[in-house]
Amino acid sequence: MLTHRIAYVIATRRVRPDEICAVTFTNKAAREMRARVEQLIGDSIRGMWLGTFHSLGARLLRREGEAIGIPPGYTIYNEADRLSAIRNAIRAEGIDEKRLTPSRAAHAISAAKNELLDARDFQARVTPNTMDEQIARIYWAYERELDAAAALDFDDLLLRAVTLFREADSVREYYQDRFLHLFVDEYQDTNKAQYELVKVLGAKHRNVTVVGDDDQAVYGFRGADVRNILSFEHDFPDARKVILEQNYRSTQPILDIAHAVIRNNSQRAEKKLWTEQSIGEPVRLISVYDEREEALAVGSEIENLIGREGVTLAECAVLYRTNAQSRAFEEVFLRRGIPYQLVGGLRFYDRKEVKDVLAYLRLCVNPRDAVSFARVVNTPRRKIGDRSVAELEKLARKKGLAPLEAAQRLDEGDQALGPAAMAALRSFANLMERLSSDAQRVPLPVLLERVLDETGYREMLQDGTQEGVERWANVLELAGLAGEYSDVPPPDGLVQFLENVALVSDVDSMRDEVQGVTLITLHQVKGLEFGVVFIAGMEEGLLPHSRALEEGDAGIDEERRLTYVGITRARRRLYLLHAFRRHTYGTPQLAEASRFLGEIPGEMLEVQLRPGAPSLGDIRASGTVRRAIVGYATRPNPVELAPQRFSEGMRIGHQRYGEGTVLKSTMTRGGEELVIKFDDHGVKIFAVADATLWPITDP
DNA sequence: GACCATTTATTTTTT
DNA sequence: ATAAATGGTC
Repeated sequence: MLTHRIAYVIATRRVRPDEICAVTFTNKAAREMRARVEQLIGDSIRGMWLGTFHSLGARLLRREGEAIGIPPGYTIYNEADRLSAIRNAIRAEGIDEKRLTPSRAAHAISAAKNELLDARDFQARVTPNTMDEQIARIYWAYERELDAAAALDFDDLLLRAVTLFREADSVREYYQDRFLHLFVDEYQDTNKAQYELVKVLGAKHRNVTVVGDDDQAVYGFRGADVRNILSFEHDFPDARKVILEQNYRSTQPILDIAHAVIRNNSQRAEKKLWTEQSIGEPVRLISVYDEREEALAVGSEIENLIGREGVTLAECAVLYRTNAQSRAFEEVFLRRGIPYQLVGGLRFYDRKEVKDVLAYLRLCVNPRDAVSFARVVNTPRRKIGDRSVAELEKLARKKGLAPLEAAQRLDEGDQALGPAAMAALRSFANLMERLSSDAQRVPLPVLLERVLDETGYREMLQDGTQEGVERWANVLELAGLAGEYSDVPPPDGLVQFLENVALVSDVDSMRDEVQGVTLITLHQVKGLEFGVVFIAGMEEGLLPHSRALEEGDAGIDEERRLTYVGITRARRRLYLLHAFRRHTYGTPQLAEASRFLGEIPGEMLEVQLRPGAPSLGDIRASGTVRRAIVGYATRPNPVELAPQRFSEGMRIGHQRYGEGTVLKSTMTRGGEELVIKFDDHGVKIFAVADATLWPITDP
């Protein structure tokens, strides 16, 4: 949609690509848009600003940041770096880390930044004697940490871009003049900072096109606000609004299910999608025993589809609410030999060895980067222990220097450090100085090679162990990625590489050509589509997630939109799954079917019973889906179940936990399951078949 | 300062 | 279940 409009303005209105700025939700979407526009107009669109809000912000600040005191070599702190800087800030303020965890402070600060509140604004709004007061102190201290390290976090890439436009008139006017046309995709998920950027950039020429769907707003937790759609109509009153209800992706049965769910949301612009593909496979509901069986069911269904209908692996995707759910699928798919592609989860860039090497590279560009310094100062071991590092950091703080700078300028007066520690630090500082100057002169791959050799990192990894081999392989993979920057002259190649690394998302690194089932979260799947979609874990507490349930109706509505996003990813076939039992934190829990399943009229779903699957009686017993299966009550083959031996309120004994009371008894395909409250050991769940339990008859 | 055993938090979702 | 953080010992 946006793609065609961009191609249109270039082709017919003779707008040059460098007069256009287009914002997509992921870098992957940007890549695809670039390719499609170039194909449509048959020409390169070099010079066009195209990327995510964050990558465009980074680019802008790299170029123009000096106007507001941001050095061009600034480092982008990722999630982990930010946490570590916040931890330092909390310690510096003498606040108890147990009472106010770094992640909680990080969340509050991030929320503030997305609302365009800097430390001063935040402090001004704090109510005295609340947790916010401490957060305000941490916010200040954290900003000092970032400033000292010449670093920006993700939110700063937006916030500081807004600040830049506010404070540097000439910069603002240049970009306002330059961009004749502005395009924004997935507009419903913009936050205040992003909205402000759109508003400022579009203020002059007022050619702003945004595309969004209020039913697909699923990023409220990171400050996105659907009301930006309304603000847009307010700030650009001359805007023309086009509502699209025709859908070119899914079949009618799938769209009907989507509508059946989303219509339960309040506060939405009513629209009903339709398609010319009125005929389609029915949507299936699969009930399984636990997450393992869920994965097995998906696996065998995929194998069936491949065998019977010639479906390819790459056409299939498994969607879930939390990353932890991918585990069961990975285990089963590995064993059954089903190739898959996991999006997210344990990221490549989160591996220890990759982070270490990147930290060295980051230090070469920005010697003030304190997080990177702490990471590698003693890796490999250089006899610089925690004590010495702490002393050095103290010293650096006193002198107003970054730790590495302080290490470079150690003198005789710095008595707190022993002679051995001092020598070790000096030698490390010299090493980094040599590498930094190399960074200015040699291409990135050569620099990386020198880093690995001269720091002793290669030697450390190649220790002959299997683990060492795997880690080294990851380093080589990183080197391969760095190789793509060999033609960019130093030090720009290094800077671009690091920026890219900081801003790639998990979706960005998806490979379309990989033949495998895609495992992906419901959030990440936005904007993608697949022929066959499985939505796993449709259970209360998971989808909707228990944390969202705590937030009340607004939380549930967002979970419903998430479900809607999942459903509408499917082109031809859709499967909804729920389990009776699921492990959370390693402990088994009984699960109830999601309320969203109950919102779907029974005749729209085909209940698929697999051999050994729980009977209809079980599905009914779970309550919520009762409506969903009405039309299929006469289906054959209910499984014979053993009689229930325990009932609610019964007293029982257990050899390890003593006596307790039965809170709930459920029959599942695996037999009878009990929720028991023990007198001395809290609530536990047992399968009657596995545990030694006996009824107690009260005297 | 290294190494082990024990405890603790972690799971919402992400650029 | 599992990884990270903590604490104690050598």
